[in-house]
Amino acid sequence: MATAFKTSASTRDRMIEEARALFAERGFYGVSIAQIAAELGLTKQALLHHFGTKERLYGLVLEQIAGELAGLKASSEPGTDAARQLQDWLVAMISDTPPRIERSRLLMREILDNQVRAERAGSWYLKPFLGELVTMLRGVPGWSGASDAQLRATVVQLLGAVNYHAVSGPTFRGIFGTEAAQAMNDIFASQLRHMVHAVLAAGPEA
Amino acid sequence: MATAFKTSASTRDRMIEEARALFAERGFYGVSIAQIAAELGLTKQALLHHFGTKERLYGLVLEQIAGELAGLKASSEPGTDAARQLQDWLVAMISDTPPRIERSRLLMREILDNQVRAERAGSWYLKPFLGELVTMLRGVPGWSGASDAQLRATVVQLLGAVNYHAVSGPTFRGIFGTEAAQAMNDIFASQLRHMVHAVLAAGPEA
DNA sequence: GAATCCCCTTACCGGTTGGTAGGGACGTTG
DNA sequence: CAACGTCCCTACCAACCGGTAAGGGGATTC
Repeated sequence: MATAFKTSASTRDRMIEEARALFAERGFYGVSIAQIAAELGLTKQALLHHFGTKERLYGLVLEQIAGELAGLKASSEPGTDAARQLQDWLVAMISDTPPRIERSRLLMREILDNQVRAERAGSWYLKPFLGELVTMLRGVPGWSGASDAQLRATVVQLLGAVNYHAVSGPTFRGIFGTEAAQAMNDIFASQLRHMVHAVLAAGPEA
Repeated sequence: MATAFKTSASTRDRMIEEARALFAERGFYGVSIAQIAAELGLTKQALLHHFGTKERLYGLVLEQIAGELAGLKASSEPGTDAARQLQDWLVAMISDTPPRIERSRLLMREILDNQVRAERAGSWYLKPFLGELVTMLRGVPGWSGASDAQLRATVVQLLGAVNYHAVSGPTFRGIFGTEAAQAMNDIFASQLRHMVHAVLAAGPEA
């Protein structure tokens, strides 16, 4: 039939998409499955039919995000040097598109919350990602001699610089106004690239 | 009486203290007033007696934190140059003591959540703080010519680098183990100082 | 055309939420 | 000793939470 192309995202996919947006906005405890379903014109039992529990739905959103993070690395051209690759990777994490902002916000929330419900072990989704960042940083000229602790601390600081922006966006818009926030938004990526370069070029502490 | 010195923090103060710890750990929606009260061996009605609503209690915690942030600036010696003052201020935000970690975590949560319940306007607590950081950055040699957007973007990036650590601490402990997390903790402050120096010395993007 | 499966519904469950009503123990003040 | 304010309690409320049970409509399969 004619639906072969349009394929109009399955209900299940739309549920995950909506859940991702709402979890990012209000957090796991701040959203009820009934609200997610209502946003799609359905009842919460439709959600439970597909995912069984709220936790499982949340886990699938997290899985999707972990997959995206892994995919980001491949987007960097293989010929470039380690410093440039790392720079590209970090900058690729941000951007204005809603799914990416949601990703940063959800990641921040997961990091904040997962100690509470650590049994779900959502944090392990991040482990390979962090490991690769550390490995890549070690390959940057001047950083090969740094300790693991130094490399990890630096990676954390860089991730913070990258993700804080997406998280604080709405607050800054409220404080400085829409147009000022937009101006900051426009130059954020290039300023971030500049900053990462400065940090990498300086090397670890002596 | 003999209680003049000990003064054993009033119930009200202990409530705010406990609320601060729990809100930082689990977020506004993740904690019930009954849980806060139970932690002190009281019932939730004791809390409601003192604060009326959960929101008001949360607001008082936020107020306390805003006061601390304002006080941090004064701790820097007045004789030093702008770059050093900014460095000192940012480094002063972190540290291992529980109240400071709570502060970073709570601030991050507030930034994440306040778009949802913006009417409470908790974000405005941050406005003077951010304004002062921007002003101070403009005073750093090489940065006087930067645009407002550049200054703000850089401040956001630096704040992210500072606060992400406190937020991600427990998750990293889970991933890398206690001793590795401790090692990272031990060098974090000096590595952060080094990083801030590198960013300030590089100046804004041309 | 009967059976089956998929998707989603209404109805309901026990438990928890923030908040209200009212009272009792205690110290202070007249 | 009576009145009062402070502080905290038990009892209760409607609303909402995540999840279970059971069934109906519609397409597919035999």
